[in-house]
This record gives sequence, structure tokens and C-alpha cells, in this order.
Amino acid sequence: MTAPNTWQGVQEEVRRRIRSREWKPGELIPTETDLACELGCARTTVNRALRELASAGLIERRRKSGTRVARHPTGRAVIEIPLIRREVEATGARYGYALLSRATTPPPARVAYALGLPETARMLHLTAIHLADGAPYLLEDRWINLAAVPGAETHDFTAQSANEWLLETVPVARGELAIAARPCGKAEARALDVAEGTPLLTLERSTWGPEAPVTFVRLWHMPGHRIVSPIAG
Amino acid sequence: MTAPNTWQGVQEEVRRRIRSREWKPGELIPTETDLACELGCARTTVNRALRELASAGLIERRRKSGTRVARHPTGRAVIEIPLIRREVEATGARYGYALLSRATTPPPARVAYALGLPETARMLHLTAIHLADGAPYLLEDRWINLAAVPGAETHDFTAQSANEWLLETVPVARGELAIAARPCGKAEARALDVAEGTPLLTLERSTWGPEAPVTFVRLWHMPGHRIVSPIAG
DNA sequence: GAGTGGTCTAGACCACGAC
DNA sequence: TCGTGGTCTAGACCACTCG
Repeated sequence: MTAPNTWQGVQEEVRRRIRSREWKPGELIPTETDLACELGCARTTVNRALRELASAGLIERRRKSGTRVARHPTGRAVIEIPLIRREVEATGARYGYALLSRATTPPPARVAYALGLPETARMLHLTAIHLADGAPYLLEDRWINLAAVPGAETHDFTAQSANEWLLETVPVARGELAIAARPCGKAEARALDVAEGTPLLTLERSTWGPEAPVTFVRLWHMPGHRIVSPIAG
Repeated sequence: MTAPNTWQGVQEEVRRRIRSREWKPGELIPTETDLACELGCARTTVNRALRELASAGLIERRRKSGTRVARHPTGRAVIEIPLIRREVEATGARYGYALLSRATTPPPARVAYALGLPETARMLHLTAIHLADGAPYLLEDRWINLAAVPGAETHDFTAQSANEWLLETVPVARGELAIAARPCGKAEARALDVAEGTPLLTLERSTWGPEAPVTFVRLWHMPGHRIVSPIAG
């Protein structure tokens, strides 16, 4: 039990009232000042508690009109995106990495489109495989915008994955993640040692620096791979 | 440009110093008091700014030892889980729904395991299809724990999806999401009108109430479906 | 033991937005 | 206009944890 005059306590109490339908969906709840008075704490404390509930989507707040219980509480799942090496090591397995191919070529349309670059852009194309205890774990298909990361052209990616090098080298401003199921192609089948056409979970990440697009990567997971995460509600 | 003595301003400045390597990964940064003094604001303001950066994983804080720049900044993608009806309507399409099957049977091992229930538990098994502009959008394969939601046994799910009914009826305490790529089975192929074996993106949600497991659902998306989300870093 | 972050308070002013 | 949430301040005490 948390003390009721702490922000956690206030939050707990508000959650309870929402769960128990004491405050119904769409309904207005008391103002911060009133709640503070009722629960015997400062308004600041109530504000902190409610602010977090609002960012979690459980309530909706607007100046002047007040705070309402959300009508359609939308759950949220947070997916962590760690270094691949750490992801492998976290399972207790030994991590391995090998560069499969390297070329400086213009990007295919889908990559140019995802990053908002012209198809004539100079890009470095790398494919690499990540291993767990010597077995294929993940296939990485990466495109790096040489205009944004000129150092990549001369860097040696045989020892360290582009994943790690970029993270250390380039300041990242924003990114986008796309998750999809795709049939394994011929090249992926060979690299991962699975049958062509097998359904594979793919993650695509587009990354932008402060000014220019930096990199686009498609990760092919092994068959059966699952992304698991708790849902905050 | 945000005023430097607001919490957003402080956060911006700290982010800048980390991006510019002025404060390097693993390095200790000044104490809240020092920063407040330097930036000309109250310690409370600095605290708020740093608290959010810590929960975003950009810095690591410990009492007494201080605040460090995280060594391995792990990106995070937040996936929203709305009502399926709202998800469809958000695309501008007309939403449709049809119940395909209904039975009260013991769960298969994978469902029992996911919820931590015995395989002898009484469960309601529903399959339903969600439509966008009359075309298949999503196949729902749901198991409901009748011990936790007795009302489900007599409820009519032909008009309203279990998705919506449960959300309105049962208080949810926590949940888990698993994303995977699976080959389309015979039943799914018929319901979604796609070829058997086609790679489909599946979402599995397990949901618990305050005391007991409530429901397990597997959602089969149409071929090519992507989950897209910004990455916070 | 002492330094650091974590939190609460009481008061104040501001910004948005419904009326 | 004016009520509501959003934020800043200065000060205080506490809790954790390192040396």
C-alpha cells in the first residue's frame, strides 16, 4: 500500500476509481485543486499523478474544460530496440557476426522512398549475418546514405557491425520502425539456411540525423521468432 | 527555440550536449543542483527534464553516485493498440464485423500455457472476422476464461466484437503482446481469402484482470500488413 | 557519514480555450 | 472573461548507496 499523499498513491486511487466505474468513461473528474484538497496533498502532487495517466492514455486533459476518463483506453506496447549483439548476449548465447557483401550502388526504389532520397543517391549497401552460438540469428540488409555519413565509405565493416558503428558515430535525431511478415527470398534462404518462402518476421528501420537521412535497414529474423512485450494500460 | 529555463529547454540542452559528445557515453554529468545553477533555473525543473530522459533510457541515474550518459542508448518504439473498429475507421474505410464460430471447449496447450491456466479450464472460443469496406481486414481467434468472465457464456457476440465487449466489461490489469510471422493455415486461408501458407503477421495478446487471466487472442493480419511506429531515442 | 537523486509543499504566474 | 491545467520557484525532508 502506497501512502495516499504521494503521487503514486494519488495515481493508484485514481486508477482504482476508474476501474471500479466510480468515474465512468467520458465522465469529467474533479479538478486538480479539488482532488488535492480531498486527498490531502498539494496540487503539484496531483498534477504529477494525472500527467502520467494522461500520457498513458487513461485520461484526457484540456485546459478550462477539465479532465475526463478516456472513452477508448488504448493499450500501448513498448518495444525495446537494443544492439543486436546485446540482444543475443541477453539470451546467454555467444554472439557472432560476419559481413556477407559490400557495394556502393544507387538504392532501389523502396529504400529511396523510405528515406526520401533520390534514386540517384550514392549509398553503401551492406549485408551481414548475426549469429547466436554459431547458428544464424538475424540477417541484416543495410543501406547507408554516404552524403550523410561519408566516413562509412572507407570504414571496414568486417569486424564490427554497421549497427554498432553507426550508433557510436552518428547522432540520431529520429527514426521509424515497420514490422511485417515476408516470405523468405532466395538470398535470405541461403544466408539463414531456411527454405525459400518460409514466413519470416522482418523489422525495417529508417533513421534520420539532425539534417539528412542516415540509414535504412531490414532485419530478417529466423522462423518462429517472436517479439514479446508487456502492454501498459 | 525553447526558453532555457523551462524543463523542455533544459532537456533540449542536455540532449544537445549528449549528441555533440560534450558529455560522452558512460560519463558522469553535473548534479541537478549544479545544472540548475548553470542554466539559471530551479532544481525541480532540472529534475523533471532529467527524469524523462532517464525513463527514455538516454541517461542512467543513481542516488549518491550521480547521473551518467547511457552507454548503449536503446531506442524504443511505442505501438498503440486501439480498438480494431477504430483502427479500420482511422483509415477512412467502413468497418464490418462477423462472428464465424463459437464454442465452449477446453483450451489447446498453447493457450493454456500463455495464460497459465490448466488445460481443463472452461473457455469460450470465438473466431470472428473484421472487415474494411467489405473486404477481409483481420481474423480474430479468441479464447475467454469463463471463470473470470462468466457473463461471456450467455452474451451474444454476433453484433459486437468480443474486443469491444471485453474492454467495456472487464477491468484490465496487465497484458502481454507477442508479434510473429506465421504461415496461413487452412482455416485462415478460407476466412481471409488468401492462399494457404502465405506469410501473415500475427499479434497475440494475453490479458489478465486484477486476479485471474481473462483472455487470449491471436489476430491474423492480411498479407503485406505493416505495423509502423516512430522510434523515440 | 555524506552526497546524490526523489519527492512534497505552498505559492505564483501563465496559456489555452470554452463561454 | 475567467476557470482549468501547465509550469516555475525556493525550500525542505527523505531514501538510497557509495566510500
